Amino acid sequence: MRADARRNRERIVGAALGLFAEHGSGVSMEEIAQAAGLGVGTLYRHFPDRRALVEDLAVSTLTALRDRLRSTRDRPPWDALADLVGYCAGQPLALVTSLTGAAPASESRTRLVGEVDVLLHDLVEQAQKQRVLRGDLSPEQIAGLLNVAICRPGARADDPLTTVLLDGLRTHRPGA
Amino acid sequence: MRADARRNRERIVGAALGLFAEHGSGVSMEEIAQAAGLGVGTLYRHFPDRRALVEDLAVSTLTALRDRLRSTRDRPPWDALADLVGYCAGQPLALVTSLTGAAPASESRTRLVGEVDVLLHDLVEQAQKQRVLRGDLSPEQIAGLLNVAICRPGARADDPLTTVLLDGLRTHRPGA
Amino acid sequence: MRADARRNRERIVGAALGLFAEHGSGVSMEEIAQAAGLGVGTLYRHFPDRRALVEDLAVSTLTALRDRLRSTRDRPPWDALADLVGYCAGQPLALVTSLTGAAPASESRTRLVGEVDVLLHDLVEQAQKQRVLRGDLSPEQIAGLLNVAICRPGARADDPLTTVLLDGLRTHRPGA
Amino acid sequence: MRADARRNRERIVGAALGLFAEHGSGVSMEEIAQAAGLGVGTLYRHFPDRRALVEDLAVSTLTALRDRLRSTRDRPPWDALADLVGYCAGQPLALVTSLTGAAPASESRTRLVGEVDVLLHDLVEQAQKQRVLRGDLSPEQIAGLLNVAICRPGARADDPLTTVLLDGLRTHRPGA
DNA sequence: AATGAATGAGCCTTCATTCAT
DNA sequence: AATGAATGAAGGCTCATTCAT
Repeated sequence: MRADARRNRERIVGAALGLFAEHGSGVSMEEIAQAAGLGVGTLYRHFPDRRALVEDLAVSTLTALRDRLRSTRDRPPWDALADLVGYCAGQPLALVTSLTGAAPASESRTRLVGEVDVLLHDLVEQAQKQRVLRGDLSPEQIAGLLNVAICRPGARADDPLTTVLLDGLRTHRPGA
Repeated sequence: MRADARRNRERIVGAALGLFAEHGSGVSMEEIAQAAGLGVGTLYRHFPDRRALVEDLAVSTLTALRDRLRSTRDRPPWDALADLVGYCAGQPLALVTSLTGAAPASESRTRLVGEVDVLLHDLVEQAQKQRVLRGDLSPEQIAGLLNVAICRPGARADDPLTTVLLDGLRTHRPGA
Repeated sequence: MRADARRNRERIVGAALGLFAEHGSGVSMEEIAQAAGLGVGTLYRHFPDRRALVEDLAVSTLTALRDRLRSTRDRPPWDALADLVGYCAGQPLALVTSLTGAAPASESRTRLVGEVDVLLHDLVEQAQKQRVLRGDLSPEQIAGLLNVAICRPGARADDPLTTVLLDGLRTHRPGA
Repeated sequence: MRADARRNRERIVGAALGLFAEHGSGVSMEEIAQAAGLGVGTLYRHFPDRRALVEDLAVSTLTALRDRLRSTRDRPPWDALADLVGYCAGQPLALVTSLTGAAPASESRTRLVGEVDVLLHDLVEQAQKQRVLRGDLSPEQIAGLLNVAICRPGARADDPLTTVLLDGLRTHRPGA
């Protein structure tokens, strides 16, 4: 039954992602369980409380983001940046931040946020050194800006914001 | 007594704006009333229910936005666009959209949204005709994009997103 | 409406006392509210949560007990002791201790318990000095014993335990 | 396998006794199973539901009490009474009564209660005939009183209540 | 008209019990 | 036969809304 349990856990996560993305953070535990085809009790067996579920979604999302950042570390910085922006826009769980709100982060989440910060910071620094990323914004500002893009609910990969953001971030030669 | 009533109504709206901006959409009616220095009963005398209050905030915000758009109709399109982006980023109530969510809009709101759409559409068309706004995006895409920027909670006028968005929207000459 | 609110509060306390005494500590908030002829919301307006209600019952009971002890301070110690035992057996709320269980006590409750302890201690000491109370038990033991009698649910003033307890506590002359 | 089953059953009963004594009647079936080193399923194989488990504890306790009473039937009544009081105070499961509450008793329990009642009644009658037990209380009152002492949770053999009760029950010669 | 107490539907969570493995 | 995952009824609590004063 280990296999069943794992499938159920995944169904719950999937249902939660979908419902949160579609209807916002107000979705009830009952609705999530129902969407996963399970009873509430099962949901609570997998996640001790609502916060634990949200934390789990946040941690999964941040882990995937960190891994994506790591996987492009050796590519030209602009390519890595473009990949990142596209990747984020494609995430249905851009809303993680909006879900967790001001709640205290778990240790895992805190660590992941730190790792992502470092990776982003390095990426930005390299891109600016190579003059492909505009230099009048601090790494922190750009990171925050990317974060905004990441957290925007309903973002899609083919979103015009992707293009506009990238064009806005790219170094503008004099006269352009 | 009319004056008193008006003052109370304004206090409520102000309190609601402030609390929603600071603590998100989860603020309770009781909290809003208290922040306005009134009892809940008085709040309900002015707004039949929560949706009515939120609608009112939305309508006020949209009205101000429409008026801003109207007021820059005769200026060069790029200036008008820059003004618009800056204005929206400066609005503490960018969150109106997040408050109303998927709820059906009132007649007033529907009308206002339509008016804003037309004004935006015209502005975009003019800017593209003058080649100051990139032309590979449809007016609708740009409107949506602006809407995203408009609705982002916590936006401020000095936000780097403002600059980046504007640079991203501006026409890019060949070689830039 | 202050008067109504007070009456309601009293109704709640009365209903809670009755139900706890009759059906034990498992009674639900809904049942208490219903027995008081009120909705749950009203119960929660008066007591922020279950623990607060139980604490209130405990504090009332302890206050009454302390006042009773104070009121007999100037009477002969054996009379005071007999009054105390009879009083406790007559209390429907002997169950306070069983309700509060191991939960952390409020400041008021802690203070009251301390006051009652001191009063009991003095009473016992005087009674032993006058040789009307058996001396082979420490004041603490006797206090604990009285506490047991106090906390026994369902005790009544005409309970045989009252007589037996008093006779057991009284000094036994040699040969008796 | 019969041996295994018996051991498991005993483990469950032991765990339940310990947990109920230590943490009160609120202990969950899961906790009991875990303390017994078993899964809930196994617990439910031995006891169809919670009430059955509690009933079993009650029946065991009452059986032991009845056997104790039987075993002292031929000793002097006061000795038998003293033994009884001491025995009850030493029982960690004095709480059986608090566990069963007002729930309807099983046939076994009803029968046992009857047997204990008869034994107690006889004992009291003999002791009163011999003038070692105060005669101003009916057998029923004394039985009830003992029951109170029996059912008090947390009682210990060296409890001062034991001494006081016994002294209170003993016949008081004139002048004592 | 203003107030805030009362109401109750609905959410989160627990736990006795059932059932698939 | 043992296990522990799944279930769902029930309890504590919140908050939008109504209503008596």
